[in-house]
Amino acid sequence: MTQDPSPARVRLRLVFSPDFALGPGKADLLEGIAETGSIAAAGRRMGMSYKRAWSLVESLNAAFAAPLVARSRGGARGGGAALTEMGERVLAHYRSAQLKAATVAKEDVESLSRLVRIAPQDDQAD
Amino acid sequence: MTQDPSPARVRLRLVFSPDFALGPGKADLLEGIAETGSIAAAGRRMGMSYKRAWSLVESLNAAFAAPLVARSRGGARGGGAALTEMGERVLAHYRSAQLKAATVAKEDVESLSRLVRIAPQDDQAD
DNA sequence: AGGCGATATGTTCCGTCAGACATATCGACT
DNA sequence: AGTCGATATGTCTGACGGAACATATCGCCT
Repeated sequence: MTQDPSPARVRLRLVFSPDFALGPGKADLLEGIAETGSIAAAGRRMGMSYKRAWSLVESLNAAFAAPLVARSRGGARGGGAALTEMGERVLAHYRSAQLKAATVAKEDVESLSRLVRIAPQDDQAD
Repeated sequence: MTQDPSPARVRLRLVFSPDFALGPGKADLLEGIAETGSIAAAGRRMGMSYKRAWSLVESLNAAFAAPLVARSRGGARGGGAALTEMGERVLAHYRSAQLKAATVAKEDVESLSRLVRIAPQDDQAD
């Protein structure tokens, strides 16, 4: 049985205001920071300039009631960054919403994938 | 009791390939064409230039196994456009996925909305 | 035959955004 | 004190995308 070649990626974007939205990019960055302990490393890992990663963190920290990322400068290993409790909660909620959405949308997405001209593919970008 | 001020809009974007994705923009355009019977009118209605609306239709028609929009030129009222059966199906599946996704994500989205700094709003843009 | 209104298509221009560079700053550790 | 590695910030420039403008084309109707 030829498994379905993973239909289409479902991207979820939560638009809170004209100025701020939370989508896959910021979510992945948060996850990267949690795992690497560094904004720069997280950015590099997803092929993003430090400046861009930093500005995303800025907007995230500004958008919520409390910062999502705690940053520290200097020190033995130069410094670093980590998710705050708020950061963990926000990321968890986003992932939860994303997972649920992808699950319930699966049927429709598969139907659509069967209607597209060329076979859908999947890379690990964005 | 103060009703929740509509948390955040949930935007669903289905990425079929690096070159083609189906999101709210194209879906709304399809809907507009179905209702107005014209690419130009649908475009105007959503504040989009005719050129842009036309190019979106082009990409939609190219991406699927059959055209989603049937176009006619000339004639009594100049011409027009309408959804094909394929167009109806694609739009229906997208709306279905969108609705289901928004429904199951509701809880998480509301939780997130409670964590944002300023009250989320909702305009009818994009 | 001429008009009308919509589709079809090209060109030009400009604002925005992202990437590339360049520094500055911080603080534990050697 | 000096090093190191990460955060913090500014400037500049090139690419991309969209808006504006300009036509061309089509075919029913008067």
